[in-house]
Amino acid sequence: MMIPRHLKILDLTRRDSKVRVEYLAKALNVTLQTIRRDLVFLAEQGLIERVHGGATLPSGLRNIGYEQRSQLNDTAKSRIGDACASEVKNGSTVFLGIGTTCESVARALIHRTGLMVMTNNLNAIPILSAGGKNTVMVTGGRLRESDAGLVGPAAVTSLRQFKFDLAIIGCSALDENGDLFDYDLDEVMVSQAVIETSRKTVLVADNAKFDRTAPARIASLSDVSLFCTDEPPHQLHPATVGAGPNLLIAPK
Amino acid sequence: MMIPRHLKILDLTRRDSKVRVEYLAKALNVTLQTIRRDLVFLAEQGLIERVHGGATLPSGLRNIGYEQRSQLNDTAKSRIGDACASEVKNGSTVFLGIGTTCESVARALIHRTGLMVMTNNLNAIPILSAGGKNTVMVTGGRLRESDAGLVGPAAVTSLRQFKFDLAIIGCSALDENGDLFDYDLDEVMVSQAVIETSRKTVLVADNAKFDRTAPARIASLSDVSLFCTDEPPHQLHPATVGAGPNLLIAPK
DNA sequence: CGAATTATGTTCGTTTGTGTTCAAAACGAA
DNA sequence: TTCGTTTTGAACACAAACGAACATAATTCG
Repeated sequence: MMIPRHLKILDLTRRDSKVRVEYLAKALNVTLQTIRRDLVFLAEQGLIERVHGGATLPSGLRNIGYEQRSQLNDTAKSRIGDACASEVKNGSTVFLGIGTTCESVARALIHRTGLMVMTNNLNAIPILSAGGKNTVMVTGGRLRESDAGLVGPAAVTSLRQFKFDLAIIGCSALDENGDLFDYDLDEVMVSQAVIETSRKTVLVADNAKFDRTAPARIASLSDVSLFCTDEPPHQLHPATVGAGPNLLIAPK
Repeated sequence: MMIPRHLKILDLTRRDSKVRVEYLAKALNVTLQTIRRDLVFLAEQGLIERVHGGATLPSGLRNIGYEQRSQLNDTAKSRIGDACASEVKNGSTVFLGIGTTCESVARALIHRTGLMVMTNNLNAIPILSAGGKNTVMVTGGRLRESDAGLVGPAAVTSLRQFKFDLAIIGCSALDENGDLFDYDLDEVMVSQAVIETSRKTVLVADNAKFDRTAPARIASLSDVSLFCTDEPPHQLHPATVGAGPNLLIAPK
């Protein structure tokens, strides 16, 4: 049975990521044993994870819909989000992919109206629906808990039913030859299908992606129409940049 | 039947966010038992939420993943959830539909393993993924914000790619002839497709549904394999029950 | 008016929430 | 490892809250 104190415990846990039994007992003015019983209950519901001495946030999906402070403070990503959102025309049909950068774009679209946005990013859904003025579509697919993404063949099938005016996708890594990579083949197949079925594709990636590597190749920079990032990509071969897409550096 | 005292209770609750039975009894000069009856009534209308010792304002907008709150108090629904979950065999492929009763079933499945669960109920996703031991699939579809359901033709298309061992669906109303109804044609089409594409269908509905009506017909009780509810459905014509599905009354 | 229905009060056994104690388990440092 | 400390969960106890059943008062309606 959920009681108000449980909600307070959840709030405190979410605020601090980790709480101690003793702290909660004092804060809520009950005994240690009562807090323990509460934590057992909340852990059974999967709302927290029990650790010796207290509790932590559960790993993975459960933060869906929860505005994570980390990303809100990430000025690079929110700048990219704003810049990319300016490419989205009113009334258009847009696809939004997986990753925190795509979620920043979603945040920048909150006050727009008349958009039809399809996404396979469950984290983006509450953001997109916040304004209540856009139609939100969701792809099908297998849930990948690590990032609340929908991937796999079912995702590909469902998005092939559409043709997007604009697709906004991210990637895990970007090498100096202008190739885009991800960790998961299932996600790569989704991204490839999206590129195929969209009139225009925007890649959003902050410069941290320049240093990384990942195993599965999605596509080449030249397959996308616009590359939206926060810093000029010095790491890329100049020739690659020249032959590639238009470049949009998010203003500070 | 709403009476003036109910309005006063609502006012006091809204003023203080939380009220105690004892306080209300004194303030309104009636006995504790009367206040309890009032609170039961108001909670049934969704105007307040019952808590031990009193009542609170209903929790506001349901955040995906944070929704748990409201249903946990509803013992009827969690009993139905437990009973229905006992019908789910290990290793089977299950579909889970829209509605708070279906979410109760999800909650009862948390500790199961090896299931493949597909759902068009976004609220059910964080619950289903809590254990981390099951595969969660999501249908595509248009997001209906009122209940975080995915509906429409895209939802139908994506679930037709599967065949389920067991489908668990709810309904908004159930009339005395044993017909199931919903408010939204888009959702009805999904439910119909689910029934078609499942080896076995379980309808979950608490007895509050017996009194209601809704415009769009989903199917007849005889189209489902099992009807799982909390009280014997006296309102139904006995003949209907006899010809219909097996009945599972959730034990108290 | 009287009968039937509804609302409220009263009683009482049951359930629930919390506190307290204590032995076992987990942890951390030597 | 071993020792000492902290944390834990089970068991028990108690008070508050609950709901069912019945009784009584108020009201509706024929």
